[in-house]
Amino acid sequence: MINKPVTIYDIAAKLDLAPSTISRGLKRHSSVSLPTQQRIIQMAEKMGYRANAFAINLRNNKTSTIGIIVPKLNSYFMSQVIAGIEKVINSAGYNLLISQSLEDVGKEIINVQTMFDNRVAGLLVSLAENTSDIAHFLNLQKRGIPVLFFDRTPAGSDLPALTINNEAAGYKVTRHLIEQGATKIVHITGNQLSNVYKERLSGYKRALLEFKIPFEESCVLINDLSEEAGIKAANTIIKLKADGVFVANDHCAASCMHELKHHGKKVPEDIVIAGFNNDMISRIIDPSLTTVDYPGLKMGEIAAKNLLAHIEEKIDINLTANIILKTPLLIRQSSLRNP
Amino acid sequence: MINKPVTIYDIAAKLDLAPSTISRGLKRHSSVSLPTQQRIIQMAEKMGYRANAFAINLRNNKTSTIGIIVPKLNSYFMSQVIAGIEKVINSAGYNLLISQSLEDVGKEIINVQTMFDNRVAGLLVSLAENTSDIAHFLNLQKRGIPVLFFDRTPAGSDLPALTINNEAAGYKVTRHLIEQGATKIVHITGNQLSNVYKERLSGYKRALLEFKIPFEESCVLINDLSEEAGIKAANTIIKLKADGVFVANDHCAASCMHELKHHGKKVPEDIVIAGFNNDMISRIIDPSLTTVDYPGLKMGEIAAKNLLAHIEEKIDINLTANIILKTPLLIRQSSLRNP
DNA sequence: CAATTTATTGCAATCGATTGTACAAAGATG
DNA sequence: CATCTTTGTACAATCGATTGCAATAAATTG
Repeated sequence: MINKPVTIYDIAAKLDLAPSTISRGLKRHSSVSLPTQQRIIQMAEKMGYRANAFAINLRNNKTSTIGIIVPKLNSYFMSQVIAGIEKVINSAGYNLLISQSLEDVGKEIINVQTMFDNRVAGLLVSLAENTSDIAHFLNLQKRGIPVLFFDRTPAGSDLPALTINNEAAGYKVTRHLIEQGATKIVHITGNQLSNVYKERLSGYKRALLEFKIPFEESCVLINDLSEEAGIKAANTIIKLKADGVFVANDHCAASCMHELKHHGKKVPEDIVIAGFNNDMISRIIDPSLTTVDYPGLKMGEIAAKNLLAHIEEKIDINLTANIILKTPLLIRQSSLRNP
Repeated sequence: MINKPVTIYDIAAKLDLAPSTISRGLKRHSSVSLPTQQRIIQMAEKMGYRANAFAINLRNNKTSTIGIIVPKLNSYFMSQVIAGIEKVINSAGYNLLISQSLEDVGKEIINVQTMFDNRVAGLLVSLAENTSDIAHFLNLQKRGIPVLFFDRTPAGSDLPALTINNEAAGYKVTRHLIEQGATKIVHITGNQLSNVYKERLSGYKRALLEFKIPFEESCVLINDLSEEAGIKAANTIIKLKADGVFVANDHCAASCMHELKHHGKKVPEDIVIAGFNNDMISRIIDPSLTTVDYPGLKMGEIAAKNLLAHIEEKIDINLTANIILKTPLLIRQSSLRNP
C-alpha cells in the first residue's frame, strides 16, 4: 500500500485551522499563539508531516543545495575535499549535489546547466583539465549564484578561487631533490592547460635556474598521471639516466618508483623521488614517498565555509580575495640520502 | 546586474500565445501545429529559457534524481561504484544526490529523511556498519520509492540487494593461504554487524574447518580496518606467531604488511598475506598484495541499471532476485611461496 | 450552404508552502 | 460605554509548469 504525503492542508483540516496558520505555527512565528503552536507541532509530528521541498523551493526560488563539479571522484584527495565540504554544509542544513566532468569540458558545461536547473544555492568547482574558456560559469554569476573554484582554477581570471601555491610547492620539491644531490631531474606532470600542473612546472624551472642546472625539455613528461603512465615514465627515466624524479601526484609517483625498483634502481641511492598530495599510498609504500601535504579535508572545509558565507550573508563573492593554503613538504625515505 | 529566469509566461507574452501552448509546444505535443512548435522552440532558445525543475517536480510529485547513501566516500572502491552509477544514470537523464552516513546509523536516518524530502526517484544504499534495524528505509518503500542495497546489505531481510559472495571469497582466500603453507592465520576484519565482514569470517572459518585447523578466537582481530589499525594488528600478529594474515580490506592489509616488514618479517617467506578489494595500492606495494577483485565500477553500473529499470518500468523492486557478483581471487607476491 | 468533424489554441484548476493584508475578538483606555 | 490597541487567525495571491476540458477556427461532408 502506498501512502501519500501529509500536507499542511491535511493538518489544517484536522485542527480546523487555516493552512497559513499551520505554516506559521510550524516555524514558531510569533503571530501564532503558543498553545496553537503546540497543537500544530504535535499534530504534524503525529501525522508524519514532511515539508515538500519543491513547493518551498518554488516559492522561494532557491534551494538549500550546494553543487559541486569535480574532474573525477576516484582520488583520495577529492574524497577528502568532499568529506570536508559535506561536514560544513550539512551542519548548516544544506545538501550536496555532486557530479564529475570526467576531465571533459563538454560534460562540464552540461553539469553546470544541470546545477542551474536545480537552482543550487552555490557552486564549488574544480575544473576539467582541458577547460580554458569559462564562459559557462558566467551565467550563474549573472543569476546571482556564487561560484567558487578550488584546486583547478581558471587561469588569468579574477573569479574567486581557493588554491595552494603550486609554484612555490614545485620549487620546494625540486630544490629539496637538488639539495639531496640530484643533478638531472625528470618532472612528470599533467595537462598544461591546468593551472596546477603549469605552476608546478614553473616552480621546478625556477629551482633549476637558481641552482644553475640547465632546463631540458626532454626531462618534462606530460601524461595523465595514471598508474600506467608511471610505469611508462620509469622506462624513459632510465633511458635519460636521470637521478631525480618529481611527479605531480602520488599514485603516479608510486607506480613509477615501483617500476624503477623493478629495473634494479635503488631509491633513494640511485634516484631520489618525490610525489605530490600526501595520499595514503605515500606512507605505505617502501621507501615511503617524499611528498607535498595537500590538505584536502581542510580545503573542502574552507571552500564550503566561504561559499556559505556568501550565500547567507549575500556578500558579493567576486569581492573575495583569493585564498591560498599552505602546503608543507613532507620529507621521507624516497628522497633522503644524507640523514 | 542580475537577470531573472525566463518562464513559459514570458515566452507566451512574446509570441502572444497561451502558456499552456508553450508548455505543449516545447514538448512537441501533437496538438500544437508544427509551425507554432517551431516558433516556440526558437523563441525559447533565443530567450535562454530553462524549465524550472521545482515547478515540474511539484506538479509531478517526483524527480529525476537518484539518491545514494554510503558509509564513506574516501575509498577507491566507493569512488568506483559512484563512477559506475553516474555513468548509467546520467545518460538516462538523472542526477545524483550523494551523502555519507560516516558509519553512523543516526546520520543514516537523517540522510534517508533528506532523500525523501527531495523526493528522490530511487535510492541506492550501502549501510553504515552499525545499522541493524532498517525501519527507516521502509517508509520509502511505502511511498513507492524503490530502494536497492549494495555491498553492505541488511542481514536477514528480503529487500533487494546487490552483493558479492563474501563467504565464498573469504573461503577462497583462506584456503589459498593454507595451501601456501600457512598454519596459523590471523583474520583482521570489521564490525560484525556488517554482513560483509561477518560472511568473510564465516568463509574463513569454513576453510579452517575443512583443513582441520583449529579455530582460535584470538586470531580474529576486529577493528575499523584503518591504516592505524593495520599497524596495531601487526604487533599482535607477531605476538601470536601467526604465519598467515587475511585482512578484509587492502589499505589495512598494506599498512599491516608494511609494519610487519618493519619488524623484520619477510613476506611471503615468514608470513603470507592477503587483502580484499583490489585497490590501486595492492598493485603498487612491495610485495604486491594478493587480494580479491571487487569490481566497484561494475557494481555501480549494475545497481544503477536495476534501480532505473524499476523506476521507469514500475516493476515492484521487491520482486527482484538478489544479485551476486563474481569476485576472482588475484594471487600476487604477498602470498606466493611456491611458484 | 448548412452541418459536422477536425485541428489548434486558450482557460482555469492544480501541485504545497509562503506571506502581505484583512478581519474579528479580546483587552486597554478615556 | 465607545474607541483604540493588541492578538490571533483567515483569505487570497503567488511561485512555474501541467493538463482536462472548453472554445474557436478551419476543413470536410452531405
